[in-house]
Amino acid sequence: MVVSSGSSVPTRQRLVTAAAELLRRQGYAATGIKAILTAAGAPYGSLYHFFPGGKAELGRAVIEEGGVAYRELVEAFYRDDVDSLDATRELFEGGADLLESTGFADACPIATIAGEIADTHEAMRAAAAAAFGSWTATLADHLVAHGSDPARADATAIELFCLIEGAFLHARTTRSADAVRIAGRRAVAIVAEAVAPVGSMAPQ
Amino acid sequence: MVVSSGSSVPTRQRLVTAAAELLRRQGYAATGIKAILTAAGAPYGSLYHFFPGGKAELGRAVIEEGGVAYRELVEAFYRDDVDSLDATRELFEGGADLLESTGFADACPIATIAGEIADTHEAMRAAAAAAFGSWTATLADHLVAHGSDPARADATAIELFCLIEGAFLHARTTRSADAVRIAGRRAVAIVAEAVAPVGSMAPQ
DNA sequence: GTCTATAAAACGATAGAC
DNA sequence: GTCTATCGTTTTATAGAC
Repeated sequence: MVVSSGSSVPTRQRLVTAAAELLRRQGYAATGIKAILTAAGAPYGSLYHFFPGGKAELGRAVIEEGGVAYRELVEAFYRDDVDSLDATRELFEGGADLLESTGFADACPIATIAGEIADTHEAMRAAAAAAFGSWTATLADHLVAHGSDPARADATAIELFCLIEGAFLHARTTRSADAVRIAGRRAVAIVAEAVAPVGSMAPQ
Repeated sequence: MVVSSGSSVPTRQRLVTAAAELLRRQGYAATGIKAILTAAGAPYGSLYHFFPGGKAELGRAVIEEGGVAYRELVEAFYRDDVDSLDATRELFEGGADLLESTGFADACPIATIAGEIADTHEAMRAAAAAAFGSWTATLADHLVAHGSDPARADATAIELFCLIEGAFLHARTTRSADAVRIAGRRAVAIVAEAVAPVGSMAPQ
């Protein structure tokens, strides 16, 4: 697939966009540079002009850009004027819908890469860890602003991360979004517990 | 690393064991056949004798064997004479300990592979889906035997799957088992809710 | 900044002797 | 069932013209 070749999109951005799409589906090792260049409509030499570090540097840029995009997505769902439970419900339902509408290809932009390179590519691993941390911190900030105890907000954000990432893996593997919807219902209950006035529900 | 070369372990088994260890750490595409053969102490031709389908057939055997091993692990934790809450606590704590003691390398035996090949290798994807299904079915059976409503047991098993797989990804990426322990506490609460007598806790 | 040609190595897979 | 030599392809990366 060609990404905006011939348009006014800068070459560097076309490379990152094309790489992101291929990497999230096939993983890092299985995606060849030539496939990325073809998809981006860029010549071979341009890659090493913008990314002297080669494939690993491009992979890191993909992780960083995906990290920012998903943090902004979390911010868009958990706006200050939106109810935390509604935001949670819509986040998971949106993920389930996206999976189904893309043939179970598009889920988390960096999870597939992160799992693959966690033990072998330190720079990319660190970039993925920073991305994950920005998502959970953004969510935790929202929960605190909506009445959650800070420590509990941190744990709640981690729990929602685990639920949605685990559900994404289950859904892509089984080709069914059921797990995302089940996880979503649980996530709503967890958020309800976190933002409820202290003592209104039994602690675990 | 050489896996039992020279011992009485059959060549086919040495190939699967060596491949499993490499694949769970590096992923499918990043692991070369030569590396597997070296680790197994097996010659090049033996692979195609036992696995005429080549790398993909070996990968599928790794997924199937890992699936059986983890199902047996779930059965070992959730024995009939063990309290469901204790089993859940120990399952997650065991996972956290294993991650820390292996330098955050060993977690789920097939998650890394599954995420990588879900959209590109149908036979391996189906094998991974079957493995996941056997784990959640085993857990759900235990919960029903301990008083859970069957439909709720199915959902609870999926929720625990999502929590632990998401936590494994978070832990391997951040090099901290915190998420596994946070997910574990939540899992205990979820199981407590599932096996509690109906009406004893507020429904979500 | 763009593009091509090519290097050097690694890849999966096969053939065929033993 | 074991082992090696090798095929053909693909890989990442570089050199150098434009």
